[in-house]
Amino acid sequence: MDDALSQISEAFRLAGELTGELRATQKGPAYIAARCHGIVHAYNRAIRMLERYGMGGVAAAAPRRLDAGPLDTPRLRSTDEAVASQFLGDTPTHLPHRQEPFHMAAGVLGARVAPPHTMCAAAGTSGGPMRRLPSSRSPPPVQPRQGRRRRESGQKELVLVTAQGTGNTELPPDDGYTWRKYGQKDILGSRYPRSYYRCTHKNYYGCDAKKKVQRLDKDPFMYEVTYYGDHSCLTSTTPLLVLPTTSVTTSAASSPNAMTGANLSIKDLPMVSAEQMQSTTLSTSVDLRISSMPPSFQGILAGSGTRVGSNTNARMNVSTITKDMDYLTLDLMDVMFSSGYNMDGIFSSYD
DNA sequence: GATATTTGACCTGT
DNA sequence: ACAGGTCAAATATC
Repeated sequence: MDDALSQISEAFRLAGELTGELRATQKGPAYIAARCHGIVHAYNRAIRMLERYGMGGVAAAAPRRLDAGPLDTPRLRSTDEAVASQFLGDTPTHLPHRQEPFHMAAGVLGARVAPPHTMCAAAGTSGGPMRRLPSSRSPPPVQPRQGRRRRESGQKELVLVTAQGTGNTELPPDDGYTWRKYGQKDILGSRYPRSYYRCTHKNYYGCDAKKKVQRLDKDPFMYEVTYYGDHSCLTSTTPLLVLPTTSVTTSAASSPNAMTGANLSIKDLPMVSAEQMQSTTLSTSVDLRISSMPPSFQGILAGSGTRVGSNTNARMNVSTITKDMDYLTLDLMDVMFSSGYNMDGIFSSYD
């Protein structure tokens, strides 16, 4: 197990290195692509190791909260899609439906690596505990408060997120951003209360991103997270790591930031069901500025099934990479060698 | 002191 | 009137 975690740490380290290099120097797209590929390679090695250990190991590896109850036994869970169907019921609208069970983007061109102090940040996990003594609060203000407006029905994105793999499903899912909880309500017909969060950086950057988290009655291992607004506190729209989700975009123009994660610590890695591990290739999503690459690279990526749109950012679903990984690797290396690119040091830490 | 959560009260849309 | 979203005082932790 340690070797798998070591691989994950290695991937994190490489991603951090790459981010630093991107800031410091102008690296060519070939170099960046190779580095990205190396990071993906490290993740895939970890994934293979984890597959050998079985999924119980993932949960076992994660630290438990000290106040957590008895460790939950690993359980098989329905796929995200099944849960989503359950959640959506017979909703006739077939909204965009993602099938990305273990969605990672690492070492991304233009991605940000969160500062160390935020690497373990999780919604609702920081700050103090909690039970409040009988209130002796002052009487309510006489003057009615102004400016309290219900959220406009604008852009939002609905995401189903698995509970964190800590053996304690009461931990809200960590999506990489730092959130401050500002409310909780018991919702009619729901067994679990709904929590309301806003971006921690609201005061500093005027970031208006919000989310509400609702634990599902039918599957307490799942949370329905609804995001509102974009994170203006982060300049990048590119995720570094994203939790396994089944996402339902509820507006025509979904927020590019809404479900992205900028950081993730190993302890926050979610528990992924054995079904997910076995029935699907663990999928890594890598955003690449493909249009900035030489035509030869674009051709390779397009040939690998990568969608290359008009946008400068195209998402590469690495379930495709996994299938064609060796070919893609060879093609990329071939182009790089052919172009006279110096490969020294790029794959030095890999097989 | 800064920053976090808790939670009752308040506000708003239906 | 009701349900849901937000505010903000109280309180806890670092």
